[in-house]
Amino acid sequence: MNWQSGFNALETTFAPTLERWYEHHKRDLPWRHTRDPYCIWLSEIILQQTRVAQGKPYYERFINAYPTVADMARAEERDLLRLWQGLGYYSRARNLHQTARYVTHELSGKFPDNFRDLLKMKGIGVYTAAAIASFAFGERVPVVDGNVYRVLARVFGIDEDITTTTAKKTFARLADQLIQAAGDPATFNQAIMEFGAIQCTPLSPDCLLCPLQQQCNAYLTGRQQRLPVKARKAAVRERFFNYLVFKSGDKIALRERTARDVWQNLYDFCLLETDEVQASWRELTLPEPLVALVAEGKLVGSPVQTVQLLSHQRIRAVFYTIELPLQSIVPLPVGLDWYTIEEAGQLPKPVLVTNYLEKWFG
DNA sequence: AAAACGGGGAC
DNA sequence: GTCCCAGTTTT
Repeated sequence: MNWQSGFNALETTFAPTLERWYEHHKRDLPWRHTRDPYCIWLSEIILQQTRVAQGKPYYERFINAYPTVADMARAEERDLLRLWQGLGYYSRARNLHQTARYVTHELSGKFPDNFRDLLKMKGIGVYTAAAIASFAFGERVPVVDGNVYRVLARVFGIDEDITTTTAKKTFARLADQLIQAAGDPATFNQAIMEFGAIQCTPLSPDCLLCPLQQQCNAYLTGRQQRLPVKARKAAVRERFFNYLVFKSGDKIALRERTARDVWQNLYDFCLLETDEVQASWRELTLPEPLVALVAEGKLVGSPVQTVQLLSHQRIRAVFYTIELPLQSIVPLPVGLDWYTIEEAGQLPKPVLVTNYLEKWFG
């Protein structure tokens, strides 16, 4: 099928067909009741690489805490991270905060109203700029997200590897061509994504009830499972985290993660990372600042082991709880500070740490 | 161009 | 286990 050469019937019927499908199948979602760019922006950042079902409660939470961009600009980054806790990709929350302050203080509280200027904001890439530009301002610019890749690859039978730059250009060009035949660009963009999420799903698309069945290249050639083509990801990195959980009275020692690493600006315990699993805490080689501290404490209970799987690394963590005398004369090493359990609850933490605290200190 | 960046849900 | 989710930034 040569979809690249000029206009054909499918290219003109595609958008209207999806828009019609959308009117009957669209879900009732909170961010679909507004054209306020702040609400649209917030919803789009939350939904990056995140399922609607997972993101929706976070959207409600954020809108409730920060009804306007000025409210968000007034908040501390730490509080945004705390609200974001559990959603992952925490740079989204940090960029959210940065952009809220920029819009409030440099742009008089008004979001950029077009694709090109939206693209300049931190955390807003090509997809999100197109989403906000079309949903909030009606600009005729196509969104190309995971749903769109899947729908277009199948309907138009495109077998390019969607992780490559050339393929991204191919899909963007096609989407741009298709949105020209749409009635309302915002509705078309919503429709194609909703269609991908509900009808043209990754594993078992509902081809029997599909309005594009007889036009769909993948259906007609039996390639629904083969499209889109996507290169396999590299194997995940194995990491071994040995956490020393210092405890004294009703306080525990935490530190903020500041390195260019996973969970930046979140809080965890004193961490000794090793390049293989350690049989016991005796095998850990303690850095100088910790020697005296550990010598003064005693290990309580048995080590707690857990595994946290991220998209790009598998973290095997062991927690050693070390009880220190109430009036320890040895100061905590730089970075570590004492927090009550209540204070710790208010700090943003990786799920790994939150789970541990809930189970053993909750 | 490739890697880094979370966590959860569906199969 | 595998795949993928309304992607962006850094290397």
